[in-house]
Amino acid sequence: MAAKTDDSGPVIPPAIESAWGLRERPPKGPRPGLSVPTIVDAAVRVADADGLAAVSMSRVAKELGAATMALYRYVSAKDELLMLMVDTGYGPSPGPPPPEHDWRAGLTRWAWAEHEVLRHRSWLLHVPITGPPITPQQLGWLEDGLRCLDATALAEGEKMSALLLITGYVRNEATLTSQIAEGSRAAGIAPGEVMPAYGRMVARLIDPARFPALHRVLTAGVLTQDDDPDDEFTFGLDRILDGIEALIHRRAA
Amino acid sequence: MAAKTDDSGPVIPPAIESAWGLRERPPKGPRPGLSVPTIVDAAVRVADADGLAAVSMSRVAKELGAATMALYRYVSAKDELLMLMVDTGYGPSPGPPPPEHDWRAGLTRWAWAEHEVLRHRSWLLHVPITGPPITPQQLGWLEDGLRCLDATALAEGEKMSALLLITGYVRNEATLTSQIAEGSRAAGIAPGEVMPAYGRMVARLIDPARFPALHRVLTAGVLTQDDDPDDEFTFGLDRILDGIEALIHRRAA
DNA sequence: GCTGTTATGCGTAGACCATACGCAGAACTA
DNA sequence: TAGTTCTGCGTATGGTCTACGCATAACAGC
Repeated sequence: MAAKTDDSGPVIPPAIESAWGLRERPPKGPRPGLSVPTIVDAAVRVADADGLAAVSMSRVAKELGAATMALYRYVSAKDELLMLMVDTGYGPSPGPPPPEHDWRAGLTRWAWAEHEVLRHRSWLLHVPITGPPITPQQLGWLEDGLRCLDATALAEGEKMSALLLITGYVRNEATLTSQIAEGSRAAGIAPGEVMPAYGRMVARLIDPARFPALHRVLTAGVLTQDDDPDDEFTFGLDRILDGIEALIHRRAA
Repeated sequence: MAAKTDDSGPVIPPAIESAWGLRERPPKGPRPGLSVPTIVDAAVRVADADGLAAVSMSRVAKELGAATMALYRYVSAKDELLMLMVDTGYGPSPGPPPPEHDWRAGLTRWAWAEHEVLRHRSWLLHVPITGPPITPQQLGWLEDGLRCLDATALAEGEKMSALLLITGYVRNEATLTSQIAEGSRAAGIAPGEVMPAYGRMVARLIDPARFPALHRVLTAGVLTQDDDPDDEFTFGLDRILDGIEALIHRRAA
């Protein structure tokens, strides 16, 4: 029940203060040899090169020519580093939608932009998410997504839900795609062979009497053929946008 | 280029053979004191009680009164144990849709069933997925989902894509909900206070000029009010089903 | 310029973790 | 009964994160 004199509103965790650049350096003491952005950049470099599993405090420190424990002067725990990595890993949002775009074109662009980021930074998918977006870049993405829906008659809460739906879809699709890529690397087979091999394995395991619908899918050759992943992505995205469109029409009526 | 004499089709990894009960015990040697299902059950018990992070090989062994290394006679690596945990953690699928259900009611039931499982076994969300579903229970869920779409005119590949869309959504929604729950436990605040606190924090961080759309969402009180999570779930699910419905109508025409 | 304060770099060490390896002994076959 | 094979599990290795404490560098005030 200590009467803490905190008139500054809700407490902001140090990790988030770091991300927003709100931490001012105390004037005393030796000059820091490192900085939070330097450390985060090094960690991102490691993740880009060798995946998220390679990001250990010692590895990042080695990347910087510093000692492991030196990092803890800048970052209170590894989780904090991960959070900052996500922020810089996503990078700046694609910007507000061009004026000639309607909401659908805008959100399509928005979704593809995230898709693109996740495609060549798949380690972002492996960082355990610990809460709603709060870092600057992430809120930037959110802002740009909301702007796409500015002209619609959706309620504010519905806009948020719609965006949540889309990001969730993009992340999910990216997760599946990157799993196939990682699986092919692990098994040492060509990326185009992963799904066919999967299909053959399922075919061997299931009893057609117990799994008739699944059997039908297999005999239709759905898993055997090697689809363009971009088509798959477009398909799901269009379904979701169709669903949102139906709601927008209803609200506009 | 070794001429491996393997006429049994694709190689099935040991983990999957375990899951399908295809591993026959050799007749020699001492009788095993443990079994794969016993170990998996113990691991699930630990995860239910203390979360996935508590599932270490030594902890599971302790649960069974066995030595750590004893487990490795039944499971080749921890990843294999995790895979088997997911299979039994999901449990049996909800079964084929009742005859009076159309595709939409069937899939709604299907989605809620998964939602229910993930709600009280949120550790399932933290198990890193390593590939497409291949274990018996998971294929059972897939089968039941496909059956809901039996009577529609969708192509087999479209049925799969539709189900993927729905599971992805369910998992995503469950992830967000469980994050809020974990966040409230970690921060020691009431679950209903998490989103309002988040909203206040965002409000403090963002500049309304730089984030106008987001600012509008905040002033609309979207994050402040404490929604029923089930309503949120229903909203997204209905959007996705609307999107699938649009496609079904197009295919039926 | 000197002194006190404060922050930095980082070495050490502790508490975990997964798992490779090898050995004693049990249960079967011949 | 001898040989084979598999089980249980002790030991050890190399990895993880991070709490703690010490020497030192840089500033503030006198």
